[in-house]
Amino acid sequence: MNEQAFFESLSDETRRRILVLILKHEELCVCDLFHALEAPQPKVSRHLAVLRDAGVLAQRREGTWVFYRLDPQLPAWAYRTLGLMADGVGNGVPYREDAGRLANAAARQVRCGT
Amino acid sequence: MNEQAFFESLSDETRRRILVLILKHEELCVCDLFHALEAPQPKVSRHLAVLRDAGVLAQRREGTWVFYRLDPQLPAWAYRTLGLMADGVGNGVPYREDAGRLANAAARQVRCGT
DNA sequence: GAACAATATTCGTTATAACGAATATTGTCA
DNA sequence: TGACAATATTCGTTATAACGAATATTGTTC
Repeated sequence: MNEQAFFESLSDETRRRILVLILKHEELCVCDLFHALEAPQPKVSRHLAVLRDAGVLAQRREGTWVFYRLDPQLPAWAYRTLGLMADGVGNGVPYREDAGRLANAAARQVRCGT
Repeated sequence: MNEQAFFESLSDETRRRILVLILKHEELCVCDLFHALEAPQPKVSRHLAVLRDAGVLAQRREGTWVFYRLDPQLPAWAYRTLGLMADGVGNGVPYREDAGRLANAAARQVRCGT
């Protein structure tokens, strides 16, 4: 993880929204994320690539699904920074709504194309 | 302080260098900073303006000098984020050198145009 | 008010980053 | 292999942000 790329990662709201959700849920697939954010899939995919290239997220394939989680090699100070960020912004707009939509989809056992 | 502006503040290395120095020294004037960073004065001044407009720094005039410090209204989570950032990056390049030049100038009781 | 010191701003340019739209890739299963 | 689902990438465009160079502003002192 490179310092510059790490802070650039945090400078975009879409990426912060993704990170807040992943911090709460350990691991999420692309479709979880773009439904929760109500954002176009390519947009989310591009931002996930930025986070991956920055060394913030790691990915894991499972069939056609790709799951993203925090990169386990993330330095402790960076990990704690993400936690503070999530605490600081997570109760505001649009983070709360994102969490709500994600929980809602999970409760309805809905995945991806539904 | 606005969330978006806060994270944008951290996405530029020059601004992180400024913040790391101010976190250690409470309050510094523009000339302390641009000498420590070995950067052009207008460049530092512009970045200070960004940090001020973001609500991260506050300024205080004293004659022709302007001192910058952390904005006392900074939320606790943002303040702690700055601390983590400083801990995380402060021992690397070029932050260490900045601190050295600043300490050196202080030891020689040098101010501004010297 | 003139000269000077410290800081701030403007201007023109250049680099980067985000976007929507379209398309490509990868994997599964019949 | 063909159809389909999930994800990724490319392309062209637009907006923003950083820069150096030059200049303006503000405050002090004589």
